[in-house]
Amino acid sequence: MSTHKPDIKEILRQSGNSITKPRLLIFDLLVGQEPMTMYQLYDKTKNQLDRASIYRIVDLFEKLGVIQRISSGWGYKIELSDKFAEHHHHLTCLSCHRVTPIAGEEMEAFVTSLSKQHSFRAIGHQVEIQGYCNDCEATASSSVRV
Amino acid sequence: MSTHKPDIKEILRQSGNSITKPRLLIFDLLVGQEPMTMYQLYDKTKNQLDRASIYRIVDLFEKLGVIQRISSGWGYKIELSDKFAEHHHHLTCLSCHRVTPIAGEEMEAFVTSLSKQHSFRAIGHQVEIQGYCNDCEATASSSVRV
DNA sequence: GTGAGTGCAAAATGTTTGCACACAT
DNA sequence: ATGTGTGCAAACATTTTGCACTCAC
Repeated sequence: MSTHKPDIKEILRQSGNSITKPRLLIFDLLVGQEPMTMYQLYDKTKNQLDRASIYRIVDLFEKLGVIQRISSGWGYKIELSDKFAEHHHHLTCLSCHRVTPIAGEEMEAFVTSLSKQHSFRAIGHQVEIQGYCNDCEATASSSVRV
Repeated sequence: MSTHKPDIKEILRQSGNSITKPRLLIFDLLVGQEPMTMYQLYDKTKNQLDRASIYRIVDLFEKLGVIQRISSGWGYKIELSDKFAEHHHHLTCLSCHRVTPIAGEEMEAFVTSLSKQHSFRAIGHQVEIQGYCNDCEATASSSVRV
């Protein structure tokens, strides 16, 4: 719970963008949440915002490095970027579709050495692990197959 | 270079699906290629196939475990699955968008231990590393920023 | 007051579906 | 011969764009 996170208003101001209600709302809806799809985000706005605006804001936030997209099955989900949360990776449950963030310091070192072997200058990386979470595994025997 | 790969015709036959020209064509277009988008795949068919058919075939192939989707920026790309190529991961160049497969035995062990820590039964995993490949890095100083 | 940001409506893009015909078995 | 697979066209979902109005500065 470090309070050392950057301030969204500050980021907007310093990048020459206006601080508007829609932008703050989107930000608030993402804070402390698990990664969500565009539709889920739209849903959370309860018709306070237009879809187009949400796409534009998400776009802006991505350019500013406020949020990041992560792959989720066929599509993607968005979440606050590493600026606002520790860098981490994800466990995606194939049954309940919950995305669990996991910290992984060791992973970083691993990626670094891997990149060196391939003369590749790594900027970012994502690790996605699919499987079954503890809860679903427990009820797996009686659960319905999809 | 093991010749121990399964046969697409055999897979189709054994799963009770017909062996058709469109299916064989799609398979052929994927063999030995880097991951490609649906559009790229469609493009390669040179109007020999309908878009809808391609989606249906890709769908079928995914269910049969013949191909797999990997995330690529906002969307996804498809490639032959580990059945037809060694299990591997990807380096995605942010400049030329080339996707380079990398083998990574160590990664597997890492994922396993990580999963254990979280009481998560891992089924599959994907590692994506973004950065700049050797070629692009060389010309980076003179290249155009996007 | 003025320009950036938003909502609205419409367009563009990507994907899915229903149906009649064609092909694999 | 017969039932699966395909092409076609239309529906649907997702994302983008143009424009007039509104709000932040």
